[in-house]
Amino acid sequence: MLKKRPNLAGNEFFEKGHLYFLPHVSIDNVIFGFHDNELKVLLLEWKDHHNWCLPGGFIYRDEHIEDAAIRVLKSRTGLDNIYLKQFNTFGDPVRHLGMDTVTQKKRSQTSSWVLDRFVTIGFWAIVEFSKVIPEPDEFSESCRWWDIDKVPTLVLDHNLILEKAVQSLRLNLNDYPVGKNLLPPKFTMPELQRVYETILGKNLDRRNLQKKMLALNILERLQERKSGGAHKAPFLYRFDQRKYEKAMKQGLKFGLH
Amino acid sequence: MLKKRPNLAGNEFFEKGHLYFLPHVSIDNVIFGFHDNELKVLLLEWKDHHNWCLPGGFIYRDEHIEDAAIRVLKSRTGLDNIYLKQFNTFGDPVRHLGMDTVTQKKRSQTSSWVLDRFVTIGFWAIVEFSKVIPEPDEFSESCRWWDIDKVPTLVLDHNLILEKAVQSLRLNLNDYPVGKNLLPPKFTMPELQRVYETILGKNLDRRNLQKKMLALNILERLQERKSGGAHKAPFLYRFDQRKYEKAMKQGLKFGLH
DNA sequence: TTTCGTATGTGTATGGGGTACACAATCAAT
DNA sequence: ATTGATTGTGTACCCCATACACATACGAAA
Repeated sequence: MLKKRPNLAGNEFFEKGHLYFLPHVSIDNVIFGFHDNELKVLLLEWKDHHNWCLPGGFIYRDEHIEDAAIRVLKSRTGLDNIYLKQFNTFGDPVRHLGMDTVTQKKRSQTSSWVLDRFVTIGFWAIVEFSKVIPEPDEFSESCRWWDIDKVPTLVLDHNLILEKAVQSLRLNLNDYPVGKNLLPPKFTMPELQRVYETILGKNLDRRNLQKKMLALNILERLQERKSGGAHKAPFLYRFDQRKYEKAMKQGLKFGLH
Repeated sequence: MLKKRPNLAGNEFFEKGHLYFLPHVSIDNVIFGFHDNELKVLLLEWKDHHNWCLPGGFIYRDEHIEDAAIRVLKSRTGLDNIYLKQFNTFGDPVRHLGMDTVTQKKRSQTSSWVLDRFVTIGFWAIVEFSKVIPEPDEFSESCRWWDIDKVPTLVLDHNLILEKAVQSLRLNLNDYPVGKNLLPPKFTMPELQRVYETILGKNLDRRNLQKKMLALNILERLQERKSGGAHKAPFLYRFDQRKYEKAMKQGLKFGLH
């Protein structure tokens, strides 16, 4: 009897993968992080040192698609138990026309299952930058963060997927405290403001944002921040887990546009 | 050379369908309508006179998934050019465990591509009830509207899909004038109110809703309504196409909760 | 030590919109 | 003509979103 989830390497993957993975369906994850006052996204570099792509993967034949997305996320970042949201499925039959010439040529010469048409299910995740250990997969040269506004041209339709992920993230801003996932446990109000400003792509009023956040009653203020910045030291805050969970159950609203 | 999109009937569909359709991926449409002051959903009855399901279908190998959804919608309702929204993809590997015993038995005895695991992409549409001519497909006995709150147990995970569709519809209420698609061209304010109340599952204040709708400046009031009801005749309204398009470009907000 | 530049910490005033609410008018049925 | 149920309409209140200014703290440079 066949093993359900073997570790397939190299040619075996191309030749036998379809026996273990669902053909024609894939996962792509848009993994957001925040560092140095910039919103980042985790990208993989192909071994040709030329192409970049979103971290993605395939679905085992007995695996839930959400579990596949979690597995891909964990294998690239080391993290699980993360806020992961399915936001759109991409089904253009000519998605692969975005491929580079070499790959297209290979596609026409071979018959591996991975070169056939794929519908891909897009997920986005928001993770704490400092906890991530970027890990390339077997087919990648490297794995690293990119500033969201400096992302290069990606393979296939991955730039479109990224764009849609940002739109979806924006729509979800008001239902979910993204700062809780994107920032370290202790953070300052200016940092929290920068998170929202980057995601929304606009400037917000310091005083009003702080008023709104404190009114949610899920933050706890700590002592002063140490000598880091070159200016007045801002307070540190952290999410109060109990108040946070209580508020989430009642469905809190951030009311940011 | 193979024809790209032949009309496959009966056994041919089961035996050769995978040559023309993408295996493992399907479409399911949740089609909403409004009639007799009730929100309705269009369902299909299997030939066993026993099971009901959502109208769905498969994706041609060279077809965009959104086009497949439009095709399925048109073949069940006769309508195209309709507001259709992809809302979620369902990928539980044991989705089919919701199948009735007969089908499960058949599944284990045969090897048709349609009995393998499917990931299904869910769309919802809002259509004008009176324009729809419900049309069963080859495998169905009948096709008719059901009150949203009287829907029976459906096959597979279709009750879950329906539930998620309603949730998604609610979230989209504030970005889209659903009344425009669900109601006939001329409608009364109480009817419009009933649309929102049914979708949101709660009562709304007559005066405030009217105030909000008129403030959007996309409605035009006509003369009185004729002797239909047993009470004071309400005014008729219709959407002003020019004002409507102009407002939509600016992204109007309904602000209903 | 002093000065300067820059970012942080804080409160108020205003306006718009959401919400609650009551009474007069109309139509059909009796 | 009366009754019952539904529609048409305006006002008052309150909360929240927004705009806005000055004092304070820290590092850097003189």
